[in-house]
Amino acid sequence: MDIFLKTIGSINDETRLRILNFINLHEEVCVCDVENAFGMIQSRISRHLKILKDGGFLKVEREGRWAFYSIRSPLDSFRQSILEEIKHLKLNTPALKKGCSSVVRE
Amino acid sequence: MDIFLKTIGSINDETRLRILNFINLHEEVCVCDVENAFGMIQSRISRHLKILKDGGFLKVEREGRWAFYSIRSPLDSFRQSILEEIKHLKLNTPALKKGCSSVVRE
DNA sequence: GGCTTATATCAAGATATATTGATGTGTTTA
DNA sequence: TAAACACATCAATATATCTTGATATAAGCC
Repeated sequence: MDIFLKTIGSINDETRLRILNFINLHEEVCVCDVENAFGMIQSRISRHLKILKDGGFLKVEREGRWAFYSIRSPLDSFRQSILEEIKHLKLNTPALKKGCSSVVRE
Repeated sequence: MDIFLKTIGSINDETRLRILNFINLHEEVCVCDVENAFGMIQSRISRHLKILKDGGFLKVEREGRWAFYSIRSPLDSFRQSILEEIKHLKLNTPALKKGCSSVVRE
């Protein structure tokens, strides 16, 4: 039940919905990608990413100085249905523009 | 999006999860049924029921001095999947005991 | 080693949400 | 008509969450 509430709580915020949708559309991004795309300060983005990770939606892979966030896979059907629902919302999702020196990985 | 957040916000509370599951199991209940079953004061129950209604999970039918709450029907597939998920949580859901003078309706 | 970059976390203040007790509205019963 | 009942809403307080700016850590560059 605590896990359920943590999952629900993690998507109970407009900024996190936008970030989650952004990552869902762009496969894999580092923190500064989100920072640049959304124009929000780093601590705010970092915190939201952590909440989405703890909510079971995201995974992180560290590489050098970067932390690459992506949709956790495999994703259970409940969280998948949430992602689908979010995809259909008219969210203001910014474009990806690489501002940091990280490179798109394979 | 506001509707989505209202829906998510409505289930982002342990008390409301328990109430929602309770109503899902008992078809139709009045406010004092919930009050009696959960041992919580009336204003608290009434407020949570309103939030669940505004979240799109419940409907109300007024009859005399009672307000009968039940799962809204038909329910869209997203909210259905949420109800299913909630059903499988180990929620402490109390038994129904009629304390008020309302009668079980057909 | 010292500087820059990328990220995480903390403390403080702002904002939102939950709980309680009191009050208001409408309905039934005596 | 007055009292009791069922329910909704409000004001005050308590609690949780979000945002910001500051600081911490760790990796790469000069």
